[in-house]
Amino acid sequence: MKPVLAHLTEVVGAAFASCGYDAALGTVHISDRLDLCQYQCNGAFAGAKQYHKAPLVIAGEVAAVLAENPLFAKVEGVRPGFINLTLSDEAMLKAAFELATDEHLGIPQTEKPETIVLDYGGPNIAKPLHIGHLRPAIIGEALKRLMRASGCKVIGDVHMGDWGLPIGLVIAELEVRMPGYSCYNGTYQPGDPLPPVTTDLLNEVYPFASAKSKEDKAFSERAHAITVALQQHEPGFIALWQEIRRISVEDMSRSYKQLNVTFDLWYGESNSAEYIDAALNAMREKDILYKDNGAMIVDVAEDTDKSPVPPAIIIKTDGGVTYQATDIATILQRVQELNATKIWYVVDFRQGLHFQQVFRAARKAGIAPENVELAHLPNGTMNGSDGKPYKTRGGGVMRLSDLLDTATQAALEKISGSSYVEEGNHEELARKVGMAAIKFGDLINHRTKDYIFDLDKFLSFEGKTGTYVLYTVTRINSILKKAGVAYDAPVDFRGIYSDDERDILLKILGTPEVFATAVAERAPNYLCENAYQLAVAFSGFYHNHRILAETDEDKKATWLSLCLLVRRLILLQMDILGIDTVENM
RNA sequence: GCGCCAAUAGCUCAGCUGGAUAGAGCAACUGCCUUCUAAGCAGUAGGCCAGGGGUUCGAGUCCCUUUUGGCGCGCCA
Repeated sequence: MKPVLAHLTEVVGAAFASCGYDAALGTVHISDRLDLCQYQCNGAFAGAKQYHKAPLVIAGEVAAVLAENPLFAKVEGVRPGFINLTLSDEAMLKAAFELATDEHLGIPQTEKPETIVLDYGGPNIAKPLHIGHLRPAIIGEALKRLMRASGCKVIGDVHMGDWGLPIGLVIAELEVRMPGYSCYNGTYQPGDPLPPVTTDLLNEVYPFASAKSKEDKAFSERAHAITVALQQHEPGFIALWQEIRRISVEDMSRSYKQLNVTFDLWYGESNSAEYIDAALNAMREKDILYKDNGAMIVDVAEDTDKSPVPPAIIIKTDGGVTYQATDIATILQRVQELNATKIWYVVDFRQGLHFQQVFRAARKAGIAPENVELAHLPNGTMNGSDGKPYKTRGGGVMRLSDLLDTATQAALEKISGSSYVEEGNHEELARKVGMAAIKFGDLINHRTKDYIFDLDKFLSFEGKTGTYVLYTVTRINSILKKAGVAYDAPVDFRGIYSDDERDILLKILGTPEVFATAVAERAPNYLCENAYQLAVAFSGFYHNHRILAETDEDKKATWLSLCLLVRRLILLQMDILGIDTVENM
């Protein structure tokens, strides 16, 4: 089915055309003046310029044509040139029925099948997840679900940082703390014991080693040497690295699982290792790889650059591969192995230059064909009140698991006062409510913008929050259950009795267009906002009407249908956002 | 220094190809629970949309400029 706005735009465009004007002038959007009309078209203003006519005249002509259409209850061309549209009740009910029975519940489907590789998460196995990993993870998850719901094939890849200097630093420090193992000195044989690494140890070692390397030159050199040896598959380091990676993945999986963030591929930089040679060969074939100051680089500057774009460094002076190299090799892998037609990266905006370099190098080397889209979908950062990336009071970074646990705990306290929750369900319910609070609180912000992180706000459970949306759903659930209506029952719209139904239907009918906007901008916040708007519309209706007590059977059937459809649309959007809803709370 | 991004109510944020009266939430103040879950609803108050210039019939939105803040700029990832 076509979103109502798209349909109206077609109808109004045709009316413009039939009056002799450009059909493109017919763009319709939701009215800014809901007291006057439901939808409006401002095309007469642009038309006035184009055709040297008064906007009001054009608006009047077009409105006269549209007034013949039974789609509308009211069409007006008003000063200074707006075209105001209000749907007929019949049209609203018909559109609502079509939406409710649409196989995709109104989500516009892509015309051509795409295979999107979505790179999000980006954790480093040398260090625990911190709150900086929250946004790319949940935004990426939402985009994955959104694009799938739109008909694309999407492959989510966590793409861990597991092949760079941080791992070398960790191993170098382990060598100091737990010496004597064969894995360090090149004598490792399969089955040899490895140092007993634990999650807690890993969490502590990296920051320590990172600081140490800045002061201890010998240590730093050792870490670099280990990194290079690892990249050259030295068996002892590979064995230890695999162990570290296993432990780290186990740890990060817990947080991702709590957040409903799942990946199809648990690849890392290391998984592109076998493509590095092929990528280097591609660059050599195009004769773009050359030595400069000891490193192997590719120039990616272009004449139109406003500021100098430094070259992509592929091989470091010490022989190690950079993450620019692994990212380029990964593009090759994704094109060849996964048949990607689009490769999207949900990564912090601060890596914009990196991706510009990588994309240009991949294009120049012919690794990324023209028909493969490469896009960095930058996400903003969670900042403290000082405007800089959030730090705890102690100046450190907050662990992601701490944030998730804090939210779950706060939810648990809130739930313990509820009479609707059965004993034994508290833990799982608290996780859902807590995660809804965090995820909604984050996703409501536009993907590309920084926002100020306020823990208390995330835990407030009031107002424009995930909790509010969940709560609204539980109220709907309660009504439907008491009315004996199954959640998957067919809708039965019988009429419109006041503006209360029209208001809520207007929100319902606007939802498909919201999906289109979210896809176009690749931004989940529109779904958050819309789910909230639906909940607000329903809450208002809920307080104005006693649905269960209604004695007029037609009204009651219609109202219960509104419950069903609002519920389905909220659940659909929450599911795409990766937010679990709950039965009771 | 060069480049990118931002600046909207006390706070945190929306504001869709430029259009009618700039919207939410929090905080403040008023009402509303023997009636479908008050984690709610209804209402009041709060704005020279950072400053200045320009384009336009019309600017929070586009252009220029100043200020303030954030970020990036060759071997970390």
